[in-house]
Amino acid sequence: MTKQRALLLSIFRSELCRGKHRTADEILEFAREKMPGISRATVYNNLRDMEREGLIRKITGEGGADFYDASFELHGHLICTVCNSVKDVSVPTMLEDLRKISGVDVESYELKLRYVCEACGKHLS
Amino acid sequence: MTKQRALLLSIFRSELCRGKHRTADEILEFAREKMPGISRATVYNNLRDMEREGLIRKITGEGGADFYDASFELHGHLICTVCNSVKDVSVPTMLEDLRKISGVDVESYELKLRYVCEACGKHLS
DNA sequence: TACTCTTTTTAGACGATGTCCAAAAAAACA
DNA sequence: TGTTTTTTTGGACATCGTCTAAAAAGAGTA
Repeated sequence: MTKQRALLLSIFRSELCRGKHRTADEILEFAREKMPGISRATVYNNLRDMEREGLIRKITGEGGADFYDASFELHGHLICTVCNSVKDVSVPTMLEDLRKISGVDVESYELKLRYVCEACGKHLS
Repeated sequence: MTKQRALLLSIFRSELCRGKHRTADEILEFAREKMPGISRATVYNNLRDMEREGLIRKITGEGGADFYDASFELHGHLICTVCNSVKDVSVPTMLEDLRKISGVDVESYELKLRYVCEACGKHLS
C-alpha cells in the first residue's frame, strides 16, 4: 500500500466524497492539498484499479469527464437535463429484475435517468 | 434541410445503421463515401441536433467514443466486460417503473448492463 | 429572378480528458 | 540487508469533441 493509494482511499472515505460524485480532476485537486507533488497519472491509475477492485464506482460522465463515487450499493443517477446536477436514486430490486428480463447473468448496471430537477423546473415557468 | 443533413438522416435510416450502434467517426466515414468533402464539424453538429430533436439516441461510450442509434423505443444496452460488444435489451415497463420508484417525472433513461457475452464466456473456461 | 436575412457548413485550431512510456522511487519479499 | 516486483512520476501523446470566423447555402419576400 503506497502513501498515494492510502491518501486516495482516505479522500473517498472522507466528507469530501460522502454522497458526492467527483471527477478524476477533483480527486487530483483534493490529493494535491495533502500531497502537492502527486502525479496526475498516479491518480488515474489508482482510480482505474480501485474501480476494478470494486472499491469505487465509475459513472460515465455527461458531456465530459467521468465521475466516481464510493457508494457500495448499486444505485441509479438522476441527471438534470438543464443543470447537469446528479442525485442518487435507489432501486433495490433492479439487478434481480434485470436478470429476469434479459435472461443473462448481469454483473452490474449503470442507470442514468434524465429529468428536470426541482430548482431548474421553477425557473422554466 | 441541407444536403448534409439529408445525407446523415438517410444513413441512419439505411442498412448501415439498422439495429447497430455507430460512433460519430463511423458516421463521418459513411458520409464521406457519398460526399467526400463533408466536414467533421458538420457531422458532430448534426448528431447533436438530431439527438436534441429525438431523431437518434446517444449512448455514452465505454472507454472512448459515444455512439448513436436510430432506434425510437427506449431500450437498454448489454455490454460485455471482456470484448465491449453491445446488444440491445428491451425493458418495456422500465420508464413507468422508474417514475414510480423515484417519484420524479423521468424523461428518458440510459441503462447499461455489464455482463460477459456468450462468445467470451466460452473462452474463459 | 433578385435581394435580403438567417442558418449551416467548413477547416482547422483548440480544449478537455485520459493513456502511455521509460526511468526513478518505493514497497514487498526472502 | 539485498533482490525483485510494483508503483510513481512527468511529460509526451492520443482521442474525442467543441469552437470560431469566414464562406456558402438555404429560406423568405417581392
